[in-house]
Amino acid sequence: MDMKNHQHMRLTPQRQVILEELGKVKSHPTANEVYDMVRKRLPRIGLGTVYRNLELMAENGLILKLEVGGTQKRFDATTDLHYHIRCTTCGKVDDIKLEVIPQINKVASDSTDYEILSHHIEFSGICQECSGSETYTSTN
Amino acid sequence: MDMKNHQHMRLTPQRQVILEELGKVKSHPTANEVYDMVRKRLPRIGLGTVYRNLELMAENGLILKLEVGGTQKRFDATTDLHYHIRCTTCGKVDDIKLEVIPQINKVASDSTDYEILSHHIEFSGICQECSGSETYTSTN
DNA sequence: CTGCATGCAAACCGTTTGCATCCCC
DNA sequence: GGGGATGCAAACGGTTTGCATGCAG
Repeated sequence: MDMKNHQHMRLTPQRQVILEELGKVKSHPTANEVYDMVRKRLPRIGLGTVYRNLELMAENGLILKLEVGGTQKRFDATTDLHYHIRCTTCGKVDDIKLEVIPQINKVASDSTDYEILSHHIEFSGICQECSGSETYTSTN
Repeated sequence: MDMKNHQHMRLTPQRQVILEELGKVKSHPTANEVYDMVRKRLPRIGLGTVYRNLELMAENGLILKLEVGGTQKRFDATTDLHYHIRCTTCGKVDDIKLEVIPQINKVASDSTDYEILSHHIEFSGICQECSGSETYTSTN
């Protein structure tokens, strides 16, 4: 029985619901927002459980823990590398459909003595709701 | 020189020392680290004063508040746009000498309905100190 | 005299943790 | 029965805030 780097995770009801609810939304909810979504189906779930499991799932690559600005951590059911944009007014975070630039890591390697592991681009801007001009209906 | 969009800020001794100390270091200290530096010269300064003034100076463009990952806010006396790299082990943040890509904002504009204001690239990696020592424990 | 700035401490918010209990293997 | 998972609440770390005092204009 050889263990891999990937540890087993029992699929408890709590974990299942967290995963499902996170997968339902296109937003990038904070732990507390996930807690609220999950609590509708599991009213007795604890906040600590949500935090513990989000952390655990992120370690196991099931979800993505976003390292974006702002005070709170955010989570994403889409695990492939993509960039984000954050509204400076309401703090909302959206995906931005921009091609990932893989070679940027290599370029940056020449400019630092860090061993570069990854990169992330975060745009800042104002979302349509906050700009007040809703000329056409946003998908969010 | 008269009433601009830039509001007046009295240059109190506390503010002067905060600015000076922040300008001395090439790192990107957290508010608490600034507090420690400043306290050596102004032992009775309050943490709240440091927080209030860092925030105020950032609003006035005197310094930069870094919107990087991690839990704590960091501050930078260099206000022109540049990218950063963060050590995933010890949390340290350094500048990375990489040419800023201004046209990326324009490209991104076509992919979102946000009004894009700026962007920031944050690399993640392992700094030289940490790549040597395995069992390094961070205080950040 | 008036108002902004400060020091201090308490409040606050997001997150983590200790612990008793529960449940699956 | 044993080890992980849970609910709960207390603790924690970083940041903000209320308030009385201080000081510059």
